[in-house]
Formats: sequence, C-alpha cells, structure tokens
Amino acid sequence: MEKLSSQEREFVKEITPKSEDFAQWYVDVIRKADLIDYAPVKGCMVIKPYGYGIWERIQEAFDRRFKETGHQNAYFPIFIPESFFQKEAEHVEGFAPEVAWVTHGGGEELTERLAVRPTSETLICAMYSKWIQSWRDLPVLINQWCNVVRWEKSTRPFLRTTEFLWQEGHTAHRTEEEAEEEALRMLEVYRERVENILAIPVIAGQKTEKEKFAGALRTYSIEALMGDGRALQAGTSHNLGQHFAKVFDITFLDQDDQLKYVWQTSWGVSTRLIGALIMVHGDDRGLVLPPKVAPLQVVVVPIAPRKQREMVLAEARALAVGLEDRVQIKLDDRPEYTPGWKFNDWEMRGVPLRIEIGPRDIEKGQVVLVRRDTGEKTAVSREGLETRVVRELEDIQATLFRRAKRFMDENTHQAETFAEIKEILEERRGLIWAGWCGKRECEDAVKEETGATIRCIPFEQPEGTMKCVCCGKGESRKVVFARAY
RNA sequence: CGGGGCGUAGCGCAGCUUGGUAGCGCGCCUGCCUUGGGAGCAGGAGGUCCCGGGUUCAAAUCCCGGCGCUCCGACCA
Repeated sequence: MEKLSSQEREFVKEITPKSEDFAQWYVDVIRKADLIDYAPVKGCMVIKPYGYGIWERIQEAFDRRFKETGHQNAYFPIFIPESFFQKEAEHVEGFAPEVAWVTHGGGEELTERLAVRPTSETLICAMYSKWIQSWRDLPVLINQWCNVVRWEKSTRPFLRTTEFLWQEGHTAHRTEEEAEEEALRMLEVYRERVENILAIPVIAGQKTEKEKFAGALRTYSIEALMGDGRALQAGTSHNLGQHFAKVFDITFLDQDDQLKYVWQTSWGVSTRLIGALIMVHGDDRGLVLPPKVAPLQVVVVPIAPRKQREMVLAEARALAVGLEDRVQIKLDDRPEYTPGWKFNDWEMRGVPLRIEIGPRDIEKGQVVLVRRDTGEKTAVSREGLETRVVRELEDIQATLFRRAKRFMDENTHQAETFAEIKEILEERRGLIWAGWCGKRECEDAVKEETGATIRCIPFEQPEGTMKCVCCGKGESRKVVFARAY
C-alpha cells in the first residue's frame, strides 16, 4: 500500500498540480496527453494524431449542424491580394498588425503582396460580388474549414497560435432581419454544440463596440469559464451589416426592381475549443474528455499473467469486438507495458472509460469499469455490458457538464464597485455581473483599474436593475466582466 | 512589444558561481524474467551542451548578438 502511494506521487510529479501553477499544468497536460508538438516556426504547433482526433470529432459535430441549418462547405484560397484586403477600413485597421505577407513567389518579387488569410471576409466578399445578381441568388450560405494565420505577439498551444484551424461561415442575405436571424441562429448552434458535445457551459450575449469584430455591425459570442477563473471566448458570430457589401459592391436586384446591397454574417469556432476542453475538464491526472469528443471512448486493458495470457487476450479481444459497433474502443494489448502503466497513460490522455479484464473477472463472468471523471471502479457483469457501457458514457458526458456548470455558478459573482471587482479578481476570479451604462469611457476605466473586460452583454438579463459600476448611472445593462484569455 | 525564468541524450534535469575527459533519472535497444495502479536483473546504444560571433593555450561554463519555449503585462479566435 505504501509502495503504491509513493508510486502515485512519482507519477503525479510529471503533471504540475492545477492549483500550484495553472499555466504550467496546462502545458504539462498537453504534453502528457500527446496532443501537440512544437514546430520550428515560432508560435506554430503540430497537432498530433490524438489531438487532431479531438478536432475531427468537433468538426463532425459542428459540420452536421451547419448542414442541417442549410449551409454548404466550400474552399477559398489562402492568399488574398493586398488591394482586396485594404478595402474595408475598419477591418484592415483591426487585422493589419497581425497579417503575414507573401512578397516573393517562384524566386521573383510579386507585383502585389499577398496576405496569408487572417480571416476570409475580403476574399469571399469579392467572390460573392460576382456570384450574386438577383434576390433569387439569396441567401448564400457557405462555410469553409481551413487554416488561418495571425502573427500574434505571444502564443500558447491551442489558445493562441500563429496558425490555427477553424471554420468560418459566410452568408449573404436579402434583408437586415434575415442576416440578424442568421447571426443569432449560428450563435445558438455554437451554444448548443459547445454545451452538449464539449460539455462546456457558456454565456451567450453581445459584444460591446470595443470588443466587436473589426468591420462588423454587431458581434455575438459565447463565453466560457476556465478552471483558473479566466473567461474564454469559445465562438463568435457577426452581423456584418452592409459594410463589406458596400465596399465590395455586392448588390442584387430585388423583387421591387431596386438594386440593393446584401446583408452579411460571418461566424467561427477554432481549435481554441480544444484549449477550452483541457482547461474546463482536465484534472491533476491529466486530460478528461467528454465522450462525445473523445477520439477513443473506451480502452480495454487486459490483465494477463503469462500462463493465462492467450486466454485473457482472447476474452479481451472478443469484448472489444462486441462493443466496436457502439463505441470508439481500443484494446491495449501491448505486452511491454504493465497494466498499471497503461492505466496512468490512458488517464493522462483523458479516455472516458476503461475496462479492465483479468483472470479473476473472467472466472466471475465480469469486467471492471473505471470512469475517468470520478475514478469510480465497478465490477459489472459481462451480461448486458454493451448497454451498460453506453449508459456509462452518457452519464460521464452529463456529469462533466453538470460539474462544469456548478463550477461556473460557484465562480459567478456580482459587483457594484471597482473595489468589489478588484477584490473578486484577486481572491476568487471568475465571472462578474455588474451594471454598465454603455459608455466606452466606463468600459475602459474598469479595464484600466481592474484588468477585467466586458466579455459580453448576456441575452439573458437577470431580474432587477443595477447601477453602472463605473459612473453610477442607474438603469444600466447587466454585463459580465472577467479577465479573459 | 516591454519585464522575468528557461534552453545540456527522446523526456525531466545536474554541471556553469571559481573555464580543463559531458553526467544523472526516466525512456530506448538486446536477453532473462514479469503483468489487478508507471515491475526486476544484466548488458548496450544514444550529445552541433539552442544558433552565431568574441575572450582564452583551452568555453556547456566568461562576454556580445540572435532564435525558441514559458510566465506576467499591452494587442487578438
């Protein structure tokens, strides 16, 4: 027993405890779960197969909903001519500092520099201008999955990398109402997927002028709370209004014989969601993956003493085969590792459910189930195992969401003064509800004084009124402040 | 982009103060042995000491410059 506990300590040493140093814990988990490797170019990472597997699960889940809401996938080029990029003033100003430029091609200097897309609005708008003539061409509902590049000053795996993977939806509509509906519809898709698939509770709302997307009329977002009490924007949706349509001349002849500009939206989620998964669900033993995004949902670890090795492996194999139609399952039959080593390895990687099977279990016609979320071990009968496993996975998914929701609730506070905001941020962090009159000066002042920014103006406003936390003006909107990633 | 920490074998680190044969743990390879929470023994392989200059008879070590990772701030999915 004593030996066991010392081994456990030894093991845990490889991952810095979350409470000791959250940032270090985060990179330790990423390393031990084998999600990425650092690439030779600053701020770039290789997403390794296991990490990419998570992204694939996220893609599947989101893509399905995009299709269900009438969108089609397409692909636009990575290079954008400088002249296109320059057209929308606010947009350029917002993105210019972080654009990577291609100046040479085939050994010769280009006559016009090419931007490596930081986002594709400008190029896609240029194309829409050609494609859209009539009200009958609308709406255009296109999404693309791609990489984008933003030359960031400081980078962190998944949270902010020079190149990242995402999807960007770009739609064009006949009316302002339609565009607004679309922007909100897609934000709701994000909310639903992030909560139900990633098991991360979020707050949906509108961004302030200060925080909105460069060139948008209005920006909406879903905001999540990380384990260290900082907020993370998990997805955004923009009503672009007619800014881009006017600049790129995207017009259509309406039914009333009038030439009009389209109304547009764009919306995106990125590999940053993987960072959110890690920071919301992970624990001191490593990654914890909700079953619906886990590349591997169940791992079977055979306990195979030499003399019974073949017998146990055969049973384990049969077990895995019996489940493979229902769940993503893998049999870990590597002979060079001990069961204990495998337990730790798969736990670090966040596999939701482990099945242990050894001679003693076989004798009793049972297996041992071990949940990653609770660590709970249960001996269950092989009879009806399939149903049990599926049910267990569903319960893990639900438990993770419930746990994250409770954490968010417990770390959501109210403040009426700067001092209160400061105190909360210093002692507990988390999300802070406060009143805001709507003035930029007040928003800036809070940031200046406390470091907290307005994450969003939530759609769901609590009862009652609050005074502006800065200027004291009554009848203010209730907004959520936090320190953000 | 400012401030701090770090860069030595695949990973984690010691050595650097006070210059003089490059080390430890884990991992890896071979064999034996073993499997219910990171087993054991024996043998073995593996190094541009981040890069470039400089000082010196001699640099992982001292000096200058760069790059990268990381944390904290300013800017962003």
